Amino acid sequence: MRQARLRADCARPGARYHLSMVRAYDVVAVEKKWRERWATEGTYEVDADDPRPPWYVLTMYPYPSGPAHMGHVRNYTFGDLLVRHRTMLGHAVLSPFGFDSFGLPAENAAIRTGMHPRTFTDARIAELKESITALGAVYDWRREVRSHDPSYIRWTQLIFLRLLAAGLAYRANAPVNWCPGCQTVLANEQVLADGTCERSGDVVVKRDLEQWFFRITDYADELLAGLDDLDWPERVKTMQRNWIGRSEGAEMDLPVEGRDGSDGRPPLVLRVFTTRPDTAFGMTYAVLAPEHPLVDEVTTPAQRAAVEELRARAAAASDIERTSESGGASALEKRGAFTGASVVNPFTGTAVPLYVADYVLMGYGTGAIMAVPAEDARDWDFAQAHGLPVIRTVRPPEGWDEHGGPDGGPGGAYTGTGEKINSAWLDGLDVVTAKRRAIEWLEAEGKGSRKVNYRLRDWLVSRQRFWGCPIPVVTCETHGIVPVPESELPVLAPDDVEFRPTGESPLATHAGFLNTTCPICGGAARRETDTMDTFVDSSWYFLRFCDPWSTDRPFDPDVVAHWMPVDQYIGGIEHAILHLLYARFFMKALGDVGLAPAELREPFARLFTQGMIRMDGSKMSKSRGNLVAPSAYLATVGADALRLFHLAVGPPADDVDWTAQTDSIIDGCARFLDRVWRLGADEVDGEAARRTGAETEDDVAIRRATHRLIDRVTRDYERWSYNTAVAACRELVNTLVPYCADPHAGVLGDAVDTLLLLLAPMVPHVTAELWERRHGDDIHLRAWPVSDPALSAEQVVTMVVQVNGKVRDRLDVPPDIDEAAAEALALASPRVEDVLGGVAPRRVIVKPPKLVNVVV
RNA sequence: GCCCGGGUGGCGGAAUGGCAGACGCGAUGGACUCAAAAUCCAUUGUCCGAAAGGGCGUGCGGGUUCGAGUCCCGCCCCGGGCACCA
Repeated sequence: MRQARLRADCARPGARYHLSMVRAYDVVAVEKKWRERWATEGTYEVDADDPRPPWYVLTMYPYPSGPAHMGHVRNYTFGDLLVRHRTMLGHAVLSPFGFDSFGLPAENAAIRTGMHPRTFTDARIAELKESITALGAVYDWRREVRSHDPSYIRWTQLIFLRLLAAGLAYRANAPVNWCPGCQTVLANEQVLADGTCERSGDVVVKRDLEQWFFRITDYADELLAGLDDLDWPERVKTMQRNWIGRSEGAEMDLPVEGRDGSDGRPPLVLRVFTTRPDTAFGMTYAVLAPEHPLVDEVTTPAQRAAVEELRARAAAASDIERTSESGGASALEKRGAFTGASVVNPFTGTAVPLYVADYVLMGYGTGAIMAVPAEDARDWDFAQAHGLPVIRTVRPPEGWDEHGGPDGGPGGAYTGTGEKINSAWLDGLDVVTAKRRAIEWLEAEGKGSRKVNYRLRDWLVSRQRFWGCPIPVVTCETHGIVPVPESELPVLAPDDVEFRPTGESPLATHAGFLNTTCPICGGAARRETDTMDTFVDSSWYFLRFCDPWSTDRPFDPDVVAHWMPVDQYIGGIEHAILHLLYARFFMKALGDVGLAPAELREPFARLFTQGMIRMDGSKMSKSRGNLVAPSAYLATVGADALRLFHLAVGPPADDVDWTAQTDSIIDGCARFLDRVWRLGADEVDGEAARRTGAETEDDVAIRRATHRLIDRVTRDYERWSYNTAVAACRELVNTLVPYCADPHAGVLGDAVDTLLLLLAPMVPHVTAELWERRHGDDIHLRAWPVSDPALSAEQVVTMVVQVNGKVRDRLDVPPDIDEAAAEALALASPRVEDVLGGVAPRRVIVKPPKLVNVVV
C-alpha cells in the first residue's frame, strides 16, 4: 500500500475538479470496501427491542431529483456524523432514510417526455440512493419509505379519513391561491411575499374554488405555546410565531346609522376587530374591505360608482400590486372610497363616516375596522389623504408633533404607551389598563367581547395534480361526499394515462378512475380527482420510519413512543414554516384521533438548520444551474476528504461559499488524511526505532496532548463545532509527525488510536481501515474515548503579565498558583521592573493562573 | 418600515470580559530530486527597526471596566425573514 500511487485524474467530461496529488493510500478501494462492509453486516440496523438507550437522528428526507449535489453532501455528512458518534456513545441509533417522492417535477417530466412519473421517479431515487451511499452515510435501509409507494399511500389516505371523521379535514369554497404555472392551488405558506409561487415563480392569482382543508387553526394556540420548550434555533421559532400571528384584542359592533330596524328593514351592525379597544374614543371613521359582504348593502346610490370602481380595481389587482403600489409610507396612495353611510361609535354614540379601502383585508379579523388615525400609522396615512380628523387618545411624548416622526420630522400616529386623554372615563389610565377596562365595558354593555385573532389560516391540502396521493373520497348523487372505506385503501391513480401539455391532471378526465360506485348505496359515484399536497406525506414519514412494517395501521403507537420524539432533526432553513409547522400540527392531530401516542405532542425535540452552499452569491441549486457534482470528488479525493471539507470549512450553521479556492481546501483535507494514514499505517518517513520502557518528559507531553484532545473534541462535538474539532486533531498530527523521529511505542500507539477514534464519525472509511490493520476489529463499534483527568489537566500554564493592560511578559506557572505567588512572580519579572522604572504600582489585578495586570 | 443574524489578515475562519488571528488555504524561502510531483522544515496582520524591541490594529463614534473582538448606547454596511394582519 505504501507504494500505491494513484494518479487520479478526473475522468468525467466537464467536471471541474482535477486532483494532481499523489495519495498515500488507495482511497477508492478502501472506501468501497467499507461501504460494502457496513451494508452487508447491517452495522446500523436497529430494532425497538435493542437494550441500548434509543436515539433518533433524522435528516429531512429529500425530494429525489437525481444524483446528490453538494447541498446533500453537506446535509447528510452532519447527520451521518451524529449517527456514528451516538453509536460510539452507546446508543441504539435509529437512522432511517426515505424519499419525498411525490411532486411536480416528475409530472412535468411526464408532460415533456411521456414517461410515467413513477418510472421517472424510481430512476431518480436509484441515482440519489447510490450517491448518498457513496458518501459513506449509513442508514437502516430496511426502513426505507417512499411517499408514492402504495403501502405508504394507503396510510396517508387512512390518516386523511380519520382526520375527516374527526372534523379536522373539511371541504369548503374559498378564495384560494391559484398558480397558473403549476395548474393548481397553493397553500398560503407556498405563496412568497411578492405574490409568486414558491415553486414555479409564477404570479399567483385568486380564485374561488371548492377545496379541501385541514383545520390547523384549531391548534394555533398549542402550536404557539409548544415552541417555548423546543430546542430549536430561535430564528425558526420566531418565524413560526410570526406566521401564527396571535393578537389579542376585542370585537365590537358598530350600528350602521339609520339601520336600527325602525324603518322595517333588518337592523344592520358592522362587526370590527381591534387590538386597541382603548383608542375607541379616537375613532374618526371606519373601513370595510372591498370584498366585505356589507359593501353593497350600505353604499348609497351617489357613492356607488366610486365604490364599484374601487372594488373592480382591488379585484383585478394581485396581492403584489395591492401591496407594492400602496405599501410604504405615502398617505396619498391609500386607495379608498366613501360609502355614503355612517356607523355609530358605541363608546361615544357619535356617527363617523364609513369607507371602503383596500388597505383592509377581508381575510383577517372581520374584514372591517374602526379607524383611529392618532394611534395607527395606516389610518393616519389614510386620514391625511382624505382630510379626516384626528383625535389623540394617548398623550404623545413632549415635542411629538414637531419632531416625533421619521428623521426628526413632524410626528404622525403615536403607537406607544402613555396617559389616556380625550377618552372620558379612560382618561388618566395607562394603555394596558385602559385596554382592559374598555373590553370589560364592551362585555358589560353587550356591545362586544374579548377576541384573539390569528394570522394562521387553515391548511389548504388539495392539489389539481396527478402525481400525488389521491384524496380517498367519492361524490354520490344522493349521499354527497362519501369516504372510501378503509378496507378499500389505497386508492391508486391509474397507469394508463396521457399527460397533456396543458398541464391538466389526467385524473380529471380518466373515465376508469372517475366512475365508481357509492360505498353507501352502490349507485353511481364520481371519484375525487384532487390529490394531496406533498407536505401531507412529509408530515408523518418520521413516524412510519419507527415502524415501517406495520400492516394493520400506519404505525404502532407503542413503537413510536419508544423512538419518538426525533432527538436530532437536521434540515434546511427553507422549511422553517412549511414542513416544520405542518409536521407539528400532524403530531398533535394524530394523537388526538388516536393514531399516535396522545402525550407525544412535538415530533422534533432538537432541530439544526445547516447552512446552504452558495456560488457566485446565490444558492447552489438545480434550478439555478450552478451545481457542483460530488461525483468527481468521490472518484478522486474520496468521500472522507469531501466530508472533512464540509466539517472543517466553518460553522455548520453558516453558509458556505464555493469559490476558486475551494478545491485547494479540499486538497488540503486529503493531505491531512494522508498524514493520518502515514501515522496510522506506521509509514512516517524516517521513523526511528520505537522505544519501550520508561517514558520521558517528551513522551508524557504527548500523552497530555492526547488526553486534552479528547476533552476538546468531545466538547466540540457536543456544541456542533466540527471546524474546531478538526483543527484540534490537526494540531495533534502536527505534533506527532516530528515526535515520530524518536517515539515511545506505547505513547505513539495510544495517541494514534485516540486520534482515529475521535476522527471516526467524521471520516469513517480511512479510520476504519487503519483501525482494522492495527487491531483487527471495527472502530465504529468501539466506545468513544474518555480522558484521564490527571493527564488532560494542564501541567503548566502561561501567565500573562500586563502593565496598564499591555502584555509585557509571559511566565510559565503551575495551574494552581495562588494570588500572592502570582503577584510576587509578576512583580519580580525583570521586564516588568524595566517598564515600571521604579514607579510603585497603584493597583495589581491578579487572576491566577492566567493573568496579572499591574496598574500604575 | 419592523424583527433577526453578521462585519476579525490576501481568503475560509479561531478566541468562558484576560496573550487577537488557533487550524487551514494561498504566498515566500529552504531541504530532498538530474528535474518535477509528492513529502519535510521555516516565515507569513501592519508600520518603525540591522536586531532586541516598540507603535498601531477586530466596520464607525462614544461609554462601562484594571482590562472590550466579546458588555452598553448611537450610527454605517452586508445577509435573511416578515411586510397594509387592524
